[in-house]
Amino acid sequence: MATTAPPNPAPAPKRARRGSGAVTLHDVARLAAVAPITASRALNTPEQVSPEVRQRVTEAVAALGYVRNHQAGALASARSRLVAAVVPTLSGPVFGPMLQALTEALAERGYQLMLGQSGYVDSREDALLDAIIGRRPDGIVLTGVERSPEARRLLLASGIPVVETWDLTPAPLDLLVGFSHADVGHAVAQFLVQRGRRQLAVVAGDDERSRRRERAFCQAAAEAGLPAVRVIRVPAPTTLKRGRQALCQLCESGPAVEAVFCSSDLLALGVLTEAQARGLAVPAALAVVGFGDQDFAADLNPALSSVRIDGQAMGRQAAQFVVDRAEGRDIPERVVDLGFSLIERGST
Amino acid sequence: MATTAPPNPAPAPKRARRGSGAVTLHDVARLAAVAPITASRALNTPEQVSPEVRQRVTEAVAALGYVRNHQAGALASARSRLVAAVVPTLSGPVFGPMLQALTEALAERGYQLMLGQSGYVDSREDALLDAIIGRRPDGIVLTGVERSPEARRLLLASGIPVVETWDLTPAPLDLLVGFSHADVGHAVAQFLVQRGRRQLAVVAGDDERSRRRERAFCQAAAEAGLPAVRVIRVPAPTTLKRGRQALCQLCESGPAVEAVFCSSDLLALGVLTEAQARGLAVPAALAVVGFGDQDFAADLNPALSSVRIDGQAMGRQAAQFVVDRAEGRDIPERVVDLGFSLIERGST
DNA sequence: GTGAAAGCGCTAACAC
DNA sequence: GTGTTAGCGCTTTCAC
Repeated sequence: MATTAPPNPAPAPKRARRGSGAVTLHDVARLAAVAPITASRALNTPEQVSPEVRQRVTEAVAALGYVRNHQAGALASARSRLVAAVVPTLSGPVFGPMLQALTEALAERGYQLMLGQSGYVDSREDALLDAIIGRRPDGIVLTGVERSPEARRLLLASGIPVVETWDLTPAPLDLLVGFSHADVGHAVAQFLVQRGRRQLAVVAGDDERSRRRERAFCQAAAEAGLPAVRVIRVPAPTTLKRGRQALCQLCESGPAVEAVFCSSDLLALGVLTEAQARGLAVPAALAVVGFGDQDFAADLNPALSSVRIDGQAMGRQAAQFVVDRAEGRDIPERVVDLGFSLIERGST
Repeated sequence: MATTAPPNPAPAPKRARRGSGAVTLHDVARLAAVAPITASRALNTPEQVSPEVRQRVTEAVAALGYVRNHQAGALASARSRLVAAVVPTLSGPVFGPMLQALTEALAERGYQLMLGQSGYVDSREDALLDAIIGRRPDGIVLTGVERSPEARRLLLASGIPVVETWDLTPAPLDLLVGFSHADVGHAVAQFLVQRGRRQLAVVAGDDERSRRRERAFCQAAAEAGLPAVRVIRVPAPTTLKRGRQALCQLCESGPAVEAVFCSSDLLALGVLTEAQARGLAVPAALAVVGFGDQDFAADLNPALSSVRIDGQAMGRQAAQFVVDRAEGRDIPERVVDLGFSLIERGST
């Protein structure tokens, strides 16, 4: 067979092959002796395929060690089964529970999370959104409701379902799950007033949502006829140290402060720590309320009163929204107010 | 020209179109009056294209509001610019700083993070890995070095660069950045011995890495001729409450404990809190050492001694590894030991 | 520096 | 239930 040049050589490929050399669905189909599309159906919609074929395909997959290529599937079907989430930051405890629940709820339904961090700067969010939309996720989960005009334009033009979280607004981009920060501020102020505290203070992060809680808190205090609330703004991230420093500042000026509302439990722990270091009795002389109800709040000594936000429920609801949209289900209620609860403990 | 039926009508499409209707690179190319491949080059490798063409393409992109489709690009080029990371859990403070730095370092280089949570169960990791590999990321960042045989097989067969983190091993799958948990346990024990403590205890999470620190700690204590270390294992996640409970248990049995090494700062804060509640003087009667050096450790009262791990450096190094591999650069050192530092503060 | 052709690996649409 | 065909939107290869 090697004496002369073969008369009909296999036509030489005109160009080099490109493939990664990996096992493809075509290989599986060939081994199972079916058409590629049938192999595809056997994997994606097994009920559309006869049991024998299903079996043969399953065996071929195992024999070849085939792992599906979702990228190719996504391109062909225009469904990536990827969902993007954007949070300000991952260091810090705030968004962990939401992301955890979101990731899990998505994974259960066959979706994967893509994560981005916007920092607390608009321009970063815009660039990130561009990178994200370029990947054609089936949904985008965003933190907060404040967007640059450019971001709104990009999101709307993309046609991708968007879920805003951690806040409420009368004009959501699309879907929304959150709670009212103004109501939180109001509720905490009223609570402290009812407990007879008059010299109130706020230690707040400098992000928009903290400021909304702070403003509502001050307003409610004013409506109750209290002296002006003293406000200390601390830069992100809010830490124990900033809490200690804030209480120092409060102690050095004006009449003795009787209650502090902190925009995170870590800040509150700082206030508690500094109070202890100064021999200031909590709650007798000073009441402290945190925000977030981190798992450590309940077991501090004294236990910390805090505003509980159900981050996990927020994550699950966001996942539900996105998946419902991606799978074409009707969504009657596009806004979910998760509310909050003020948990009273030893620190008040 | 419009008097009769055109002799050569555009051939009617034989089937319905599928496209999403979105603007594609072809549209951009047409508007810029160049071939699609030229438009592609103008966006990806602008230096390969004349300034005029670059300009026309840029204008066309802006005019049409074009957003590139990375999925299609990934399929054609076999480079997704997606990197997967798998952590046990997102709730809890441990992996935040690493993920934050990883995400940022990747974003700077044009890569996007895909996130998965394995829980602390092997089978979940296997399923997750399958979902991840199906998305063809350019790299996979994993937590720890213990994998099921199935996971190893999948990863190796995929040919995707893998970075293991948060640990060391003589037999990494591929790339590795971490530190020695045994060395940590050893160092903390020695430190306490030198401070004259003899009745030692460990409060450890029940994950593999905590147990390795614990074992080395016990061994070092034994070598120093100390009485047996009392060990309390707590289930994940490690919380303040578990720390309080652990100290209660320790106080109820045996001789008075003189030093506790906790496998997280939150556990240590629990021990500190319970000690305070019981009137146990820290550090006079009881020394406490944490792990992780969360940002609150330094500002507690007393300040908490802890083992500092540079999670951000770990994230940056992992990003560097993955990107170097994805871009075909040579990697001379495939293992990076980041070490740790034992930070002495008021609690010891 | 620019372009034509040929896929990447998969699935929607339409037949049978 | 199964197969044929024709792409999804991009980039590789090769040619000028």
